[in-house]
Amino acid sequence: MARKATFDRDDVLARARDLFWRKGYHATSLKDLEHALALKPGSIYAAFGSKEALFCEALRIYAKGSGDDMDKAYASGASPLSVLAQHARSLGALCDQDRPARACMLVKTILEHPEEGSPVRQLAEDLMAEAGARFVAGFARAKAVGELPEDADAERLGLKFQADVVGLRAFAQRSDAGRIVPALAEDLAQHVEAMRRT
Amino acid sequence: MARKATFDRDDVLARARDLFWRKGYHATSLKDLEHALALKPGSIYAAFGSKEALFCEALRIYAKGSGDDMDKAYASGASPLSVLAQHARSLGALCDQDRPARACMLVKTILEHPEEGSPVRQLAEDLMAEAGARFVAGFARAKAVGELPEDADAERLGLKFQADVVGLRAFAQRSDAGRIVPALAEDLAQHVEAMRRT
DNA sequence: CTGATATTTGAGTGGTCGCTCAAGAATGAA
DNA sequence: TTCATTCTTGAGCGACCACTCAAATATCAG
Repeated sequence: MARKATFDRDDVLARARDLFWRKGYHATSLKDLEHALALKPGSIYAAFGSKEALFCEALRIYAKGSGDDMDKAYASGASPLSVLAQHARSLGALCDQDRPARACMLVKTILEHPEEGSPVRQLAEDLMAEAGARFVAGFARAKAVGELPEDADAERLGLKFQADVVGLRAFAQRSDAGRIVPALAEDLAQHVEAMRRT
Repeated sequence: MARKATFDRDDVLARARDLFWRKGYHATSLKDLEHALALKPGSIYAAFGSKEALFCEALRIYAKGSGDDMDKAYASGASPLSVLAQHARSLGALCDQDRPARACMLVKTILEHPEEGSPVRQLAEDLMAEAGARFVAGFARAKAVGELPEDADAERLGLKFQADVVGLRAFAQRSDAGRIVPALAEDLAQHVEAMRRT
């Protein structure tokens, strides 16, 4: 056989995700990536094929990370509505955390790619639909365990919740957001908990 | 004297605004602008100075347009809460309209410019703060005319409303948003109207 | 008309873009 | 050790980037 790659693919992808998440697709140059990944162009192209393909892989691991967090919370045994409320509440700390960006990378990607046909855009839309479906599933489970009335519309509640989260996180991108975001997150959390039947 | 410019500055700015609004700053090239504005590079630079300066002017007229719409609605004599509710309701038609983009140009700009120091980012933040202040003023006026209780927190309500609008419009950018956006807009409108005291 | 002043034109600037590929370096099977 | 195979390196590719400027063109005062 022959030599193995000297870099850790997951680690490199995480770095690429953080850089793309922060700067967006167009504003991130190959030079930026070479520096952040500590890889020469040849290695990047041998490993990922193109800037676009690398971005797509980064977007996938971003979505997978978020999705796994939600799944873990659902699996923790807490009630579905509590999980959703806790998710909202956790957004209150957005402005205190040192993240690549406070807004959702999927949303940033969709806003940056208006052409409906583009592969990047399509992927971001698919992943965002998955994320929405997770919220919808949470509300559906809340119905199933009796936290919500039988006639609650889980899809509508789930997508409304997603829109609220998207709005809060986009809003939090402002530099003076720290004053108000915690209050808005608490509002949203209480709004979810107030749906509880009992 | 000498010859006058053959193009209409406001018309050119409106075209630039629409192009930037749709494609974003980085994805819009001077070639794109030359074509959309029907102007050669020399004329563009003589009239506006730089791509960045042109973008900033376009952003200003975008914000002015939105702001004027709100002010006109407030001045129409309708109750403040009705104006806000109607604004929310009008978002239900977002997906049926032929706009450059459904998301807010200010939000797109802030998400695309992570560097807190950049002039473009700063301008977008300032204009977005103005827009938020308009919503806050609406809720404050609602208090003044007795539509809201004395202890209502106009700033919190106004900024929450702005976050909701931001979320709805970003959400509406998705290609399959048409199914759900009208319902979400109606939800938001009713939520505003439900605040009415009487 | 003439001449002074302004705008329009578009080829051309240096620089950066995403990307390639031949050569060198490291590995493991025989 | 030898050698086939794979990974790494980085100079360099053509294309496009934002932008410039000298020449051509249009306007108006006199």
